[in-house]
Amino acid sequence: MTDTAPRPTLEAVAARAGVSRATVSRVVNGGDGVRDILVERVRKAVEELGYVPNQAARSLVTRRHDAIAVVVAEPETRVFADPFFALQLRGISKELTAHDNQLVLLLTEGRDDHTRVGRYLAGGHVDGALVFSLHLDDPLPQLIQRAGVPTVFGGRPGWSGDRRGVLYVDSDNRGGARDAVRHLAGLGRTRIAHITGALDQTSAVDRLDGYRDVMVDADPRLIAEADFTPAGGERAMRELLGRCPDLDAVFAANDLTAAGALRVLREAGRRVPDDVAVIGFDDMLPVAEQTDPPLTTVRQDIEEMGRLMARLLLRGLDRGAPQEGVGGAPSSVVLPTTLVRRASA
Amino acid sequence: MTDTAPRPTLEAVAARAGVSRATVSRVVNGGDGVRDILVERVRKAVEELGYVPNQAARSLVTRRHDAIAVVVAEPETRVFADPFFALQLRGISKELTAHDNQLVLLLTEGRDDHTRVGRYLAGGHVDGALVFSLHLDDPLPQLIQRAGVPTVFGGRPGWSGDRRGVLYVDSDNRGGARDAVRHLAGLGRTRIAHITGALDQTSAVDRLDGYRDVMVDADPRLIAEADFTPAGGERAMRELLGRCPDLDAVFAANDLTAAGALRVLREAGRRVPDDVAVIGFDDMLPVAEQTDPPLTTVRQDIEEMGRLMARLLLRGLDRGAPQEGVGGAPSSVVLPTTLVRRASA
DNA sequence: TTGAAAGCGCTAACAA
DNA sequence: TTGTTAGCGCTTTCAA
Repeated sequence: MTDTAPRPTLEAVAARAGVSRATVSRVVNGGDGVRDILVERVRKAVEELGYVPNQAARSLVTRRHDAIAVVVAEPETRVFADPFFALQLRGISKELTAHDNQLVLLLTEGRDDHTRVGRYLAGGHVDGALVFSLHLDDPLPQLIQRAGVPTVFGGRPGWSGDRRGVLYVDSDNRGGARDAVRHLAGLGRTRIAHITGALDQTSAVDRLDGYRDVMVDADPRLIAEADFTPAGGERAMRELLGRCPDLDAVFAANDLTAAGALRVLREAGRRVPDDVAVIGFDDMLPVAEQTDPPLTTVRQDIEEMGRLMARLLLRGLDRGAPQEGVGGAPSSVVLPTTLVRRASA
Repeated sequence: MTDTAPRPTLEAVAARAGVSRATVSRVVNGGDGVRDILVERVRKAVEELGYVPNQAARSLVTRRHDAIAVVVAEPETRVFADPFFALQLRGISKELTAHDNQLVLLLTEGRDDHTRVGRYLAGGHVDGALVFSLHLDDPLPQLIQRAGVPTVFGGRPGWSGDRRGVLYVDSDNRGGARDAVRHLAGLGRTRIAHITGALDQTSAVDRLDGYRDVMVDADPRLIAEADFTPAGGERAMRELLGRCPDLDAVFAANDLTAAGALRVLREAGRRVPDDVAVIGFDDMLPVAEQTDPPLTTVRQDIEEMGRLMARLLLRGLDRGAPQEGVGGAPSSVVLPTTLVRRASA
C-alpha cells in the first residue's frame, strides 16, 4: 500500500504553461473564452504533470460535490436475497456516471443508523439523495425531507405526511396485478386466490389493490397474507388450500412467493397449470425460469427504474439531460409492467 | 426539492461561544487540551446552531476523506444475478460505518470505464479502495496499483504481475472443493464429475484444483467446463452424461450451476442422490434451499469477507480496529468454508 | 490553555 | 481575453 505522491496543483500547471491560475482553471473547466493557443499550452502542461483537480478545494468554493447518496433502508435481509437491489443500483450507477456524478452508498441497518444517515445528508456532503424506503412506518423519509436534500424515492413512499413535492419512481404495481388477474380470468379461472407481500410495503398494498380491482366480489378467504419470501409463500398456500380447496388459480405477490406456493401445490398433488394456474411478480430470472413449471409472471424493468430515479434527481438539480418533451418541473414516474407468459399460467 | 439553508460555520459557533475558531475546532475534534468549561460552552453552541463541519474544507487541509471506494468490475451480469455482491457490500458497509468512513461505489461496465475509475482513484477523492476483479486478464488491478491508492482485493486477483504487497481476502475455494469431493468419495462414489466455473476467474480455477487434489487420476472426461450459470450447468451436465453415462456424482462449481445440472439429471431419469449425488458451492440460500432435492453445498461467509476486506484496508490506513494479536503489517486472508449437508449428497 | 494568522487548492468577481 | 485578488471553511503551527 504505497503512499500517494504529492499531486501537482493549479499553480504548478500555471507556471509550466506560463499563464495565470485563473486561465488554467478556465481551461480545466471547459476552456471558454480562452485563446486556442493558450488552451493548447495548458492542456499540454496538465498532461505532462498529470494534473487532477483537487475535488475538496473545488467543492469548498462551488458548493457542489457531484456526488449523490443512495440510501437503502432495509432492516430485513430480503433486499439481499434477490437481485432487485443490485439491478436498481446498476441503473443508477450508469446514469450518474454518464453525468460525472459519484455514487455514495448508505446502507442502514435499523433505527440507530437513521440519525447517522440524517447527519450525513444534512452535512452537505452530497448534492442529492436517492432513497429506497418502502416501509409504511419508516421515519427515514421525513428525516431526509427535513435535511433539506433534494431527494427522489424508489417506490412510492408509504408515509402519511406532507406529500407535496415528493418525487418517486415506481412500477405500476396495481396495473400489473390487474393484468395478472385478468389473464387468469381469461383462462377461465374463477376461484383466483392472492398471496400478498409484506403489507407494510406499498408495493404489496398496490398489488393487493390491483387484485381487488378485478376480483371485486372476491371471497375474502381467497386472500392470504405473506411476506415476499418462499417460506411465506408455502405457509400461505397451505392456508389457502385448507380454506378453499376448490381454488383454481393463484396470483402471488412476487416470484419468490410463487416458488414457495408451487412447491406446496406439487406436494398436494395439484398439477400446475392444469389444476391450478400460478402467476408471480418481478420476473426475477434466476427464480422464474428455474421453477417447475417455469413461472408466468409480471415483469418490471428494475434497471430502468434506477436509471430514471437518477435522471429525475439530476434534472431537479439542473444538471443531467435536458428536459425531453415539454418543460416544467419534473414529476414522479410510474413505469409500466408487462406480463411474461411461461408455463405456469 | 428544497434548497439547503446556509449552514453555520466554525466562525459562527466561535462567536456564539465567545471563543476563537481554533478552540471550536479543537472541541469538535475531540476537545483535548481545552478547559472543561469551554468545551461545555462550545458543545452547547454547536448544538444550538446545528453546526456540522464542512467536509470539503476539512479534507482540503487534512488530506483525508474518510471515504473508501468500492470498485466492482464485472462486465458480465452474473454478479447481479446472485446476492453475492450485495452481501459483500453489506459486510463492507457495516465495517466502514463503524469507523465513520463513507462508501463510494464505482460500478464499471467494460473497458471504457476503466480509465474513468483510474482517474477517479488517482484523483485522491478517497483514502483507499476495495476492488472486486476476478478475471485473469483484467487490466484494472494494475491500473489501480499504479494510481497509488491503498487497495484490498476481493478474491485472489488473477494477474501475473508483481504480487508484492498485494492484499486480498478470499474464500478457501480449493479447500472447500476438496471437502466436497472427499465427501462424495466418502459416500462411496467413484465416478465423480466436476462442472467448472468460468475459468478466467481464480475462484473457478481454485475449485478445479481442489477437485484435482482429491481425484488425482481422474478421467479427464469427467471434467466439463461451464460458466457459473444455470444454462452452463445444463449444457455441461448433458455433455457429461453423454461422455460418461456411468458417473455417480457431480461437484458443480457453484449452486446455480448445480441447479442446472439437477434439472438435466431429472430429465434424464437419474435420481438424486440415489443414482447421482450432487454438491454445489456458495450456499446461496434462495437457490440451494429451493432446488429439488435441496442442495448439499459448500458455504462461504460472504458478508464476513466484505467485513474483513474493509478491516484490512482501514488497518493499513492506520485507522480501524487496533491490531488483534501480534502486530506487524496486515496480510491477505483466506477464509475457511464449511460443507452444508442437505438432501442432494 | 487559548488565540492569531497562515495557508490547503480552487473559483469567481473585478480590473486591466 | 487574461491576470489579480479575495475568499470558501477548516486545521495547525506559533506565540502569548
